Amino acid sequence: MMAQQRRQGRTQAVRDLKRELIVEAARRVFEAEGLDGASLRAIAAQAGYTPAALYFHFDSKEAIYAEVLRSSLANLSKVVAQAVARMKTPAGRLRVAAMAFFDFYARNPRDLDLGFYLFRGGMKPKGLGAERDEELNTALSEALRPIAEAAEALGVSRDEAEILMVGAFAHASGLLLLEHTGRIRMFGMSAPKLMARYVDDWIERLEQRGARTG
Amino acid sequence: MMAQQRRQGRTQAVRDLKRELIVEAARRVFEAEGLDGASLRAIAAQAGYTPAALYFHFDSKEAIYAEVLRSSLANLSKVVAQAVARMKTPAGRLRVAAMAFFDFYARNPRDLDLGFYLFRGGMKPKGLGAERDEELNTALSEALRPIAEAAEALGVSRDEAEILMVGAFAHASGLLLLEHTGRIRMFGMSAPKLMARYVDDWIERLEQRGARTG
Amino acid sequence: MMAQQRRQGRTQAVRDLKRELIVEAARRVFEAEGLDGASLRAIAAQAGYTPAALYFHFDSKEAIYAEVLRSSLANLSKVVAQAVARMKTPAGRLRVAAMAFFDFYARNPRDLDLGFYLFRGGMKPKGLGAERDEELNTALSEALRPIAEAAEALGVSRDEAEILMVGAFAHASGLLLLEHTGRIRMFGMSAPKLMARYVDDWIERLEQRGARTG
Amino acid sequence: MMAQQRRQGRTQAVRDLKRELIVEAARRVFEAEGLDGASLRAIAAQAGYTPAALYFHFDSKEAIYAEVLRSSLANLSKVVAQAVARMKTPAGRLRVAAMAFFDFYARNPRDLDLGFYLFRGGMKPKGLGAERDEELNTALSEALRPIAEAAEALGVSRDEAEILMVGAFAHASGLLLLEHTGRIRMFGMSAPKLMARYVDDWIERLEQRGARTG
DNA sequence: TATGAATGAGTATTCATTCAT
DNA sequence: TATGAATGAATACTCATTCAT
Repeated sequence: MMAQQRRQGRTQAVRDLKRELIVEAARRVFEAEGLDGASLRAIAAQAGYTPAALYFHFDSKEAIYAEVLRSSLANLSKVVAQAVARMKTPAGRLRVAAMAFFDFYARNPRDLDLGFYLFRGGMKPKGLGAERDEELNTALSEALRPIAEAAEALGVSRDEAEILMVGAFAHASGLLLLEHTGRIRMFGMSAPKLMARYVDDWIERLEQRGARTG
Repeated sequence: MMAQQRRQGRTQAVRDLKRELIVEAARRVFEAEGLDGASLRAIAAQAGYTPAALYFHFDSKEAIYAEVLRSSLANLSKVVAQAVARMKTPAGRLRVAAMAFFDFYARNPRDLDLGFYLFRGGMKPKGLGAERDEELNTALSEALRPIAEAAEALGVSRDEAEILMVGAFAHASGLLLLEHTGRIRMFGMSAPKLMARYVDDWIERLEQRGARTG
Repeated sequence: MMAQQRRQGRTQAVRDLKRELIVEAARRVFEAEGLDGASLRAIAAQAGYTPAALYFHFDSKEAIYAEVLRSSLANLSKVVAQAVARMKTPAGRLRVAAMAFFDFYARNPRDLDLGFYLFRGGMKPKGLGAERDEELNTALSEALRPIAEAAEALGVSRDEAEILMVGAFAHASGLLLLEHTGRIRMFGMSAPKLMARYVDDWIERLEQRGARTG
Repeated sequence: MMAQQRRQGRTQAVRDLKRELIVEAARRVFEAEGLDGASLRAIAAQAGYTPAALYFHFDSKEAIYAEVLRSSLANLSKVVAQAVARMKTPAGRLRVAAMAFFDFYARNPRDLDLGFYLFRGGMKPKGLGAERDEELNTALSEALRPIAEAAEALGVSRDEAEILMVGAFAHASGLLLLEHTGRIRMFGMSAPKLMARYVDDWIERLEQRGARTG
């Protein structure tokens, strides 16, 4: 009985490993070719499989995409959390959380594409399905959460902290989008610097307000 | 000789008119079907042409896209300029310029898609080409210019005004992107309100600084 | 030795039971999805098996089809026999036998599809094989037999009775085919009524002849 | 102007010729491989085209099928009409009309398959479309019409003549189906003879009735 | 300037079957 | 006996582009 359990466990582990290899292959294709080039054939070839074989492991192409995105978001969460853990002051945590978020996507621009591609849920017939959308949403929220928490620790209300968080998310996304399309360079600026400036302005204001009200 | 010139002029005018009709058709297709649905066939059909015929007027599908984007940017410039012209105070001009920019794309989300699709130039073999990129850049800059000018009128340096302008551009883009993909709604927020808040925060800070230094 | 036999017997019984369950599942799939939808995967899923598992019980997809057809024909035989048993006069038996045949397929049109699909044997490399074809033929003959027997009882020769039987078979098949493809409706007619008329015409003629010769 | 008309006429003729060549190729594929083997690729290959090229001439695979069927039905009509024209008496016309119908499909069994495949209209999403279905229906009706006309000439009511016509259609279809699937041979019979017998029985009855009532 | 015709590469997905475990 | 995994061939159809006319 225990032997069977052990075998089942190992079988499951092999299964998961193969899935992971496929997801890894998909990630490599994304990185090299972008979303447009990430056809099922290309992913299968990169993974050393026949296209049909992938359907044993995933229900559809979009399901593979979703898995890539999920692991990307998990990575992002981890990176942000680690950065925050190193800081003692709320202001420091706010700064590094936002910058870690930004830097992650600055380093992995395709991951941002992927997220935005998949998050167009609802319009597409095969758009993830509600449960997977929910799951990915949660993962994204978790990655951003430290920003709101740090803001609260700096003394703003929960609502305002959320607004700040979403604002940072939007600003980072916008800057990365502009960077990605060469618009930032064209204005002779630097996206990371602009992001840092955005965050610092916020912190400055929060500290001023703290000084006034404290 | 003059007769020939006249004929050439008229020929050229007819040519331009036909181009314009095609671009108009393409715009309609974009609006109705989005980027994915805007195949050359669809555009040709909408314009009342055969696909092959479009190649007499444009070098490629992307060239048509570029023309649509150009006219979109021209429209944007006009809208922003008109909004600014109605305001007397620098603060008012800053506010309406940024909001006009945002509102334009909030109302025409396909135009934003198009811009970002085309501005991925450089990596793609058929990505606009340098001279067309330059031209579109200029159009975009002009649309944003009023924001910087208003900021300067509020007393900040030219460099800082430019930074503010690019920041507003990025923030608007990010918010629209998030809105477009349903992320804003998911956080229970409103993109226009967040944009207004972003602009108002800036203006408040600039006026405070003005009060201090003035 | 006897214990071994008993075990073999039970093993065989279990085997047959499992086969029967698969055939039942296949029948359900046929009924719900028709021939096109009756893929091996679908049948396996309906039976609670993996596709590969079915190959331990049947040589091929067609072999499963054949088994479904065999049980369908057995059913048909039973239905016809029961109908005939209730009638006392030869004319009555002729009528109900033919109509029972017709009604069976009118109620189970998929079974007719299946029969015609499988009976295209000979050209296809995997077409049943001769022995299975023979077996199904016999089952079909048995189902039709009561028609010929009733005709003979009405006084016609054995040869003519056979001809009448095959004619009724053909007429029923043709009507059902036309019904199935909407041609009967298109001519504003009713397949069951046409079948009844066909049978009644025969009986009338047989009785006239009987009166003359008797 | 006339030259242009002439050119247009020729262009149209070339166009029709090419369509006809494709239809011919499709017919050959049908004959050799049956419905299942008549994939778009196969038809294209047989016609000496790329699959994509066929889409310039036809909207879909089913549209090609429909064209093959249409020409088949036109042929059928012609064959039946010619046979009828040669006969002077109503009885002769009835006999040859029914037998010509039967013989046509006995010689071209794939054409029957095709008809029944396409006439499943309504259930399929791409099932011909109502107007094409209508057109094919009319062609079929026309082919059968001489049977009803001859029956009327033999003195039966229009309604009964229609019933006879549909009955002959059904009987022929059924016999051909059984022949096609080897069931006739299995009973040691001959489909043409059975068909002839069916028709002759009818004629005999009609003439008897005529004698009585006349 | 415009068309009809054609291409070749591409798309995701389904299928029956096989095989090592 | 049963499974998970994999294959190779097949499916209809779409795309941007080219070219002779």
